[in-house]
Order: sequence, then C-alpha cells, then structure tokens
Amino acid sequence: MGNSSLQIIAENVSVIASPKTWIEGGAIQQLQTTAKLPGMHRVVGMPDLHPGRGYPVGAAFFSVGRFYPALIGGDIGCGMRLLKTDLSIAKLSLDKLVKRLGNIDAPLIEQNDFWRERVRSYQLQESGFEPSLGTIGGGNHFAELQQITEVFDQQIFSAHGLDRKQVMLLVHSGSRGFGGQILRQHIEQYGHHGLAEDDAAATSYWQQHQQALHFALCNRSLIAERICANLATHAEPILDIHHNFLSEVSIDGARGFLHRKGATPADEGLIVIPGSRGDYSFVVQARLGNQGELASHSLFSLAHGAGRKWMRSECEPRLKQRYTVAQLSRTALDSRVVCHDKGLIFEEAPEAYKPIDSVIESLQDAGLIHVVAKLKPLISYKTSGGCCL
DNA sequence: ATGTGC
Repeated sequence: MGNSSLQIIAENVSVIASPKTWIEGGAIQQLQTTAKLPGMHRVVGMPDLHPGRGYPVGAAFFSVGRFYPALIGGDIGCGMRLLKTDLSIAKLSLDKLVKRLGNIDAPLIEQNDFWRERVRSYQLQESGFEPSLGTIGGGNHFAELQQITEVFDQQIFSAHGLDRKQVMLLVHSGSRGFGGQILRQHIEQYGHHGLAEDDAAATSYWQQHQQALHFALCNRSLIAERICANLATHAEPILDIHHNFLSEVSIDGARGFLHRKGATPADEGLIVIPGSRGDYSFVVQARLGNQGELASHSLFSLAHGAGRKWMRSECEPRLKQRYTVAQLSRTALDSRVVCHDKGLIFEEAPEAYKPIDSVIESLQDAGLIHVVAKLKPLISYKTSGGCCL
C-alpha cells in the first residue's frame, strides 16, 4: 500500500488509521496480545479500533488450525441493515414522525396475533430468545431515519436502487441474548483457549454461530418491519451486513479462520459505515482490486462505525455540566434523539465517538474504499423505556 | 452487549 494510513505495529500486526485518527494505546496493546495467540497469523485494527473486554473492537483476526469464539464476542451476528423507505423527504415533520414511531421496545411476539405470525413466518429454530426478536437492545444499538445529503457516485448509487428523495432507515442490532448465551456456554466449557478446527466442539460452535447469524439478521428485518408499520410505510432492503462473525477463508495461500469483531466485510458488496448519532453515515464500496497485498493486509475488512473515544463510565461525568438531557435529545445536525435512559443518552453522546471523517479518510487513504453517498441523521431511536428520564 | 450481578 505504501501510504500514511497503514501503520505496521509488528510483523503480523497492522492498523489502518491516518496519523490524525485517535487510537487508544490500550487498544493497540490488546491487538498485540491477540496476535500472540496460538495459531494467529495476522491481526489488523480498523480506524475505529478501541478497547473491549480483553479483546479489541474494530479489528479482524486471521488464524490457522484453530479459532477463538471469544474474539467474536457475545453479540454474534451484530450488523447493519439499510433500507429505502417509501417516505418522501419533502414535507417531513420530525416531531410527528417521532410520535408515530412510538415505543418499539416491548417483545414483538407479545403485541398481537399479527406480529406473532410475522415472527413465526421467519421459521427460526427455537432458541428461547423469541421475546427479543424485533427489539433493538442497548449499548450502541439503534435504529435511525436518515436523509441522503450527497451523492459521490451516481452510477453505483442508482444501480443499488438508492434515491435521495426518500427517507432511509438504518438498523444496528444483533443476536441479543442468544449469541451471548452461546459464547457464555462455550467459555464455561472450554475457556479462552480457542478450539482446534477438527475438534467436535468446533463443529458445535460453528452450528450455533450460524444460527445466531440468522437470528440477528431476522431480528434486524423484524425491527425494520415494525418501524415501517408504525410509520405507515414500506421499505426495501438495500444491504444487510454482519460485522461480528467467523468465516473460513484462504489468505496468502493459507486456509484458516477470519474473526471479525466490529469489522465490516470488504467482500460482501455495498456497505454502510455510520457515524455517531450527531454525525454523518457513509455508503461505500470496497476497493479490494485484484492485488492480494491490499486485501490480505486489511484482512478483507473495513471499519464498522466511528469507534468509541471515551469509556462509557466517563461520559456522564464529562458532559453533565455542559448539557442537559433535553439538549442531548437534539444534535448539531438538528436530528432528534429518542433515548429515555439517562445513562445511555450520555454514554452514546457524539462527543464519546471519533469524528467519522477521520475513519472514512483513513480507509480512503489506504485505498480500501470508494465513497458512494453521505447520509445525515433525522431521528435516532434508542429506547423509550429505561429509567430516570 | 446482556430477558444484565452481589
């Protein structure tokens, strides 16, 4: 690549980030630790890299002979679904839309027969987590209505059925408690040592992982259906991409396992990289070309968002003097925030995240993406419940 | 992240 956005940390450790992109030292430390795991061939941090529970978030890990469920984390199948709604941008009233959206936190299967039937129509295997289907969850998960403000490549834009006159819907959620249970049960039995590929337990994890990926995708689809029903509209899915998952691939002639944790695949078509609730999102196309070096150095992966800059626990102390909760319910881009949970509205403040420009520029400088369109938030929905608000 | 932990 030979550019300033590729940082070589060690022989098999690299980070894709421009010099001006903030990367916390602790995250690099975690990246180097994972690089030393048995069988690990290469690890790469994306520009949204930040520290996680033991292992970093915003990274991809390639191992041979064994794989590590803990590197995927508990939210197996977490991802982004982008849809084009039938709502017209013209004459939009955000306050009316917020009212019509209402509360979408309760289990869908507890709503009525219509929704029970909609959930059943997905024919998911029984998991015990059926009440979570159609619900967004907490943390960084959200559903957001967006407006396309700029188009950089009209041809790709139109070819994917995008239209700047229509409101977009972005859903970020995953497998809820289901993936968490799969990881917890795995760790209880096998610890953090990973699994040899020919171990029977590897097959078992693999099957459960596939089930969680499907659960997560169906969950995003149900969330979108539910939002559309409340807004009396219909939406056409443009893309749905996981960023927490395991896959079997060949890289530099070695067949092995690619772990993605907060890393969007660069080989599954058009993707969306969202900024914080107070920042833009970008629809981009990966540019892997046919040179193996670019693809293998990035492990066929891209950033999955802006990446946290502040730990959750330091957000409220740092911001409560500066903003009231009412102020946090609007953003600098004049979007509305639905988050009736005081802790969460601080934890997810735009200030807690890196500027999305630095993430997009890093990927562009590295030659990894082609930017197609820019979207601004209209309404960011987190939760209507929670406490203390 | 979490039908969330003592």
